[in-house]
Amino acid sequence: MVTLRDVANKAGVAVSTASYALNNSSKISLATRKKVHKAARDLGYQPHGTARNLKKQKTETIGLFLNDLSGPYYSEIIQGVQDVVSAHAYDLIIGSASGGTSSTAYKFLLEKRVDGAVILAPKIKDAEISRVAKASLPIIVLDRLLDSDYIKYVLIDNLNGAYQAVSHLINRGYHKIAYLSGPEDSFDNQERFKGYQQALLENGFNLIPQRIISGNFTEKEGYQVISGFLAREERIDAIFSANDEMAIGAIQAIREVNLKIPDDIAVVGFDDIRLAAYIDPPLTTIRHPKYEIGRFASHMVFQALHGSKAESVVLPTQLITRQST
Amino acid sequence: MVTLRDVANKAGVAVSTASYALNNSSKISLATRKKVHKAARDLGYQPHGTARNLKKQKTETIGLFLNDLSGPYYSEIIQGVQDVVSAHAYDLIIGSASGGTSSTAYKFLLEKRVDGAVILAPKIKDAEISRVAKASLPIIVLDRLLDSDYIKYVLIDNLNGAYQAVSHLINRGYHKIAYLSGPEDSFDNQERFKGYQQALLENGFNLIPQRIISGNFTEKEGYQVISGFLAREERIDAIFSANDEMAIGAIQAIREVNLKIPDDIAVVGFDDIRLAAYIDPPLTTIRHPKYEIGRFASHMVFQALHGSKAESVVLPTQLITRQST
DNA sequence: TTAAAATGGTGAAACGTTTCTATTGAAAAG
DNA sequence: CTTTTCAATAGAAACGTTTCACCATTTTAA
Repeated sequence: MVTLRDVANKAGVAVSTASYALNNSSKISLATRKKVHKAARDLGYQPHGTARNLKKQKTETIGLFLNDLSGPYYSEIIQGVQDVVSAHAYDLIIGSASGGTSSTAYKFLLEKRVDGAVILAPKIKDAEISRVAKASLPIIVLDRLLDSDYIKYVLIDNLNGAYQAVSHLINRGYHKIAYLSGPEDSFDNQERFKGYQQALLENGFNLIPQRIISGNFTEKEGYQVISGFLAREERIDAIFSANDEMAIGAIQAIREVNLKIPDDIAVVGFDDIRLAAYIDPPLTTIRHPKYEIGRFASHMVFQALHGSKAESVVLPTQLITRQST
Repeated sequence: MVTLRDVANKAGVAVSTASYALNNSSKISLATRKKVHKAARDLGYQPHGTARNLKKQKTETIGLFLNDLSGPYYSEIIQGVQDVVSAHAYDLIIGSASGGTSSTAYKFLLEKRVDGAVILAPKIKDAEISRVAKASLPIIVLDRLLDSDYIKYVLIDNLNGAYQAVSHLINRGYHKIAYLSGPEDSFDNQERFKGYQQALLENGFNLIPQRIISGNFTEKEGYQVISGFLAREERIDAIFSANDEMAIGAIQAIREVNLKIPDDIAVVGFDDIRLAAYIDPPLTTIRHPKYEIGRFASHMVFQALHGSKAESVVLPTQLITRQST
């Protein structure tokens, strides 16, 4: 490996001079600067990022840590983050947060291998995030309400979105509305459930426990639990699903028992993933500004990094009406 | 920041002893090991990853560098890579390769901030990959035919897949088959075109230049160029699209002019992305083992890292017949 | 008993940079 | 002419680890 020392030797200068020269410091005369650059080029010198990071005590890298790295849902958020990070001439790395304290996410945060982070990974505990966040490592969370000096959140208005969705169903004349739930411990799910509840109560309906169907945000689970539900339970005329994935599974289950959507059962989802517009029938859902979430979050990382206080923010949602209702 | 030195002081041992102790070396007695661990815990000590990486001259991190970080296409590959990397107790980071030599991908490779890499990013030139690959940084490419000591490829049998697709159309009685092309400089596209060509010729048809429609792998472009084509050109009865995204755009264009799929025009895509099964009509396409590609590639990285010769490999494709043909 | 080996620990160098402080020689000021 | 300033370069410390080479003890073997 060719190091700065080699370059310095070849150019016949001290290693400090070589360093300044390569960084184009005005302390070094143009002549020697040229000389050093030439030596570096000739030797194929490449600075060692790790060494520089150690000395400078920063990495100029922002981490985006996600629950799992697949999932179509994330694409747009990633794009938003990437655009802002690039604009600041920083690097973005995406890492997995599955695996708890042995995850890449956790390690990179702990070992200070990023200068800031955006986290969308319910698996990482609040306490752990609080522990690692500091002035030199600000963190923006996208999946929980956590706010301190070095931690801010960017959320969407889950409650209101769900409220819109269920109100929409009620306005269309659907009165027996089931809630297809995500995991109990999901913050998003909890808020969406509150919105469901609130819309029902404000319109004079009761919350009927049998109509709360628990799922886990996956299409497969959506299909299975709705299949089971339709076979067993009293009739319903609409389903509000806590996300689109499960809604898609639900639609399959409904069609399999020859019920018509939206005539027999209406379905509304949440997220407006790409698939929602393409399935049959196209899915009514709640859209949220994923790209903007990414932009906001990463902006806030840089704000914090530059010492100005960022404020947590909640972004609005929008009802997208399609043929499933 | 609390360093190893602080821990050593608190525990009343030398910093070297503290290091050995924390790494559970048997050189250190159990008693002092406990003592050091306790001190570390009390102080909230966290090892500094960058410092360790510098000293050990490795990062235990594998990079996966993609063209753009969105795109549903990548999900499964990512999953395959992640699984293998985790199994080796390494970390995976995903970075963007857009932006050429100022991209995260390029910087991380150059600055030796990963120990190995999987690259799916046509934007990075062959020469640049060759330049950075070395024994201590083996690279697997997924988008080109590049093979040297430290560079191997994992590809799918694009040519044969395309051949299958077009043969399938011919067998079903479609004889006027257009090719909806990707970018000219895409390796995948070139191979797929060869397969199209070969299938036509072997079945006694000519290659008709007017039927080669150039696109850029995006849905939007697929829609636009096929709309234009249908308005202008002689009739065709089938389209073989170089990927599913464009096929989906094409389907929209076809339906807009009230042609029936597959009766008037059949469509077959390539990739078998998730959407392919859900659109109307479901898309006949060529499936390739995306998860396996990821697994193979990352396995090969570790093989190389452990000093054994990995062999480049080409994985087979499979025709998935749906209602669009 | 004494030499050899094992045990537990320490000091210092090293990884490849950046950057603070010194040193030199020459130009500017008195 | 001196003295002061300045420009250009060099030296050395530092970032936080790991690990080599070494030094005491103590244990084991002869």
